[in-house]
Amino acid sequence: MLKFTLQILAPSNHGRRRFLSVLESAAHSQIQAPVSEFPKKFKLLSLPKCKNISQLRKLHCELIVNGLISELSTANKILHAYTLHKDLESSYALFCDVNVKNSYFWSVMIGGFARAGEFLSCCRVFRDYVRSGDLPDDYTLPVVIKICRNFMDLGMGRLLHCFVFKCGFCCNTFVAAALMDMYAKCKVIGDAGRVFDEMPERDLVSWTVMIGAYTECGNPEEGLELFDRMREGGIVPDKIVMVNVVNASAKLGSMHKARVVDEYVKVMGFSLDVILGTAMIDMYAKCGSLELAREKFDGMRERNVVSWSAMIAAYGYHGEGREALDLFGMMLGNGVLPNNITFVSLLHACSHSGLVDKGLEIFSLMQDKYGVRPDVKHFTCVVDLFGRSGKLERALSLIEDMNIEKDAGLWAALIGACRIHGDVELAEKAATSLLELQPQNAGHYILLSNIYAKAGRWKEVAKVRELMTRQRIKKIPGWTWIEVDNKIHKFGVGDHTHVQSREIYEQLKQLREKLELAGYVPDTNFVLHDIDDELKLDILHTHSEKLAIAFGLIATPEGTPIRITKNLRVCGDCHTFIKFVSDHEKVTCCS
DNA sequence: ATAGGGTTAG
Repeated sequence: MLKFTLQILAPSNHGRRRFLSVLESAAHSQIQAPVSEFPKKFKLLSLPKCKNISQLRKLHCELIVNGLISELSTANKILHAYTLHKDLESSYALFCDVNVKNSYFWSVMIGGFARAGEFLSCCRVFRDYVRSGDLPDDYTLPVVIKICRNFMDLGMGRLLHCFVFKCGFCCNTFVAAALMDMYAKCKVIGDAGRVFDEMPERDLVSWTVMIGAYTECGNPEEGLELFDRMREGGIVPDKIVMVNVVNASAKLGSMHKARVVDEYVKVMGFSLDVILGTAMIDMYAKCGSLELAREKFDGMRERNVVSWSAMIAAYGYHGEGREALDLFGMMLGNGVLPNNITFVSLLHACSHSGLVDKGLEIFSLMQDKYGVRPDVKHFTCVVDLFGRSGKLERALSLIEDMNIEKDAGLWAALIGACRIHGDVELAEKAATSLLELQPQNAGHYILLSNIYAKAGRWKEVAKVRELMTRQRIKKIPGWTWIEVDNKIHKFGVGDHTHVQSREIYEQLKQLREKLELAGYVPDTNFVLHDIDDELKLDILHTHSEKLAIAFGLIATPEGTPIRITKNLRVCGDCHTFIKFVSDHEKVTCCS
């Protein structure tokens, strides 16, 4: 890819024209694009005398009257000051007045628009800059690359990357960090890694971005390894890199890691500010401890909407809908205004605790009292709310009546409800829409197949399987993790790679015999393959979650809660199996 | 003189 675009950007006029036209179309296409929030980073004013905008205007006037504004360095300072005060109108007017601009001048203007979230204007100024005959420099490039990140515009990002190469800026840590971040947001971790590997020198920010990139792209383990490597290389962590490490641990779901990271933050003497504290709440909640999450929440000196929402979400996915609602009440009592995400978390909490009426109440309250326009995620929660409680028709009519774009998650929620309540016809309808949106997602086919299987519709099961084969859709391998003695043990289906494999299978066999006596009947409907029943049983009995649980029983003392983590949905048979194990063995908690 | 990294859902 890189080579290809490099050719386009070869030092020919064609390359340059192509580059400009892409920039131009990017600028135009961004008229419709959503303006996401830009980090607010306020630096000290470069003109210390001007504490506020009126002082600045006065100074600007004085300079004009005295004929001093034509001095480029003076104009630069005023321009910068205007952008810091977010008075882009004045800064742009001044910018246009200056005929001979230097690169600093362009940079300040481009950065000013970027900081204010005025991406269209930012792109246009950047385009004019390139057109003026100057090549983008190492100061403007990070700003523009960041715009590509915010718009997830990978094409434009790659083009800029080629520019970086061509102009020899790839050794600049600012440029490289912006590139890595852009690639990570666009989910191409390989390219982010390549930029990182090629850097001759890396600073704290380079490492931070790369750690965050791994987490963003679903590989938190690698991110945490990188953190260790960073420290081995003698780089001293700061709070921001710790936030990234906390996020990685959250995604990993490892309670041991969570505690180690928490301890490390304490040892380093980092105080919990709003962001680090909130990240901690999220980490503990996702690693399975609602109590520790709440402890962090209670211990925070300052909390904002995000902190409250994180704690509400935590109660939600632990099935504590009432607690989530109580906390929401407390949040309002503290004068904190909820945002759209707070409501997603609340609705989610209600649907997972069967609080249908409360959920609907929240859905109205959100719109009527807080003026939050429901987006597709809110609708998905309400569909789930109706769906789980068996109100499939209401779920469907809600979907039919909504006038915003429907996404895969929405249809998946409806199918999920159909699965619970065995509504094959509606499931088919929803599946048509779902597969149209995501024809390559194996999970959707499997869900549909399971619904057919549950209804005994074997012909249709075969049809789904055939469809998958024809389109070369492969099932994503399922994995289950379990943490024992601070070590993560990972199992796949029929896995024999574990050192205690022999004991695990022996334990599983005994367990199965015991549970079958207690009434457990294996349900081979959840095996998708077209094979004979005995083989089906073999596969079913060695599902990764069963192996992990068997190992958990062997490796932990009596009475220890067993906590397993999966990448895919638990199959129906394993669900039943786990319930039996809970009744007859130790407490099993599944996440 | 100007530039890069941080929190909640999905």
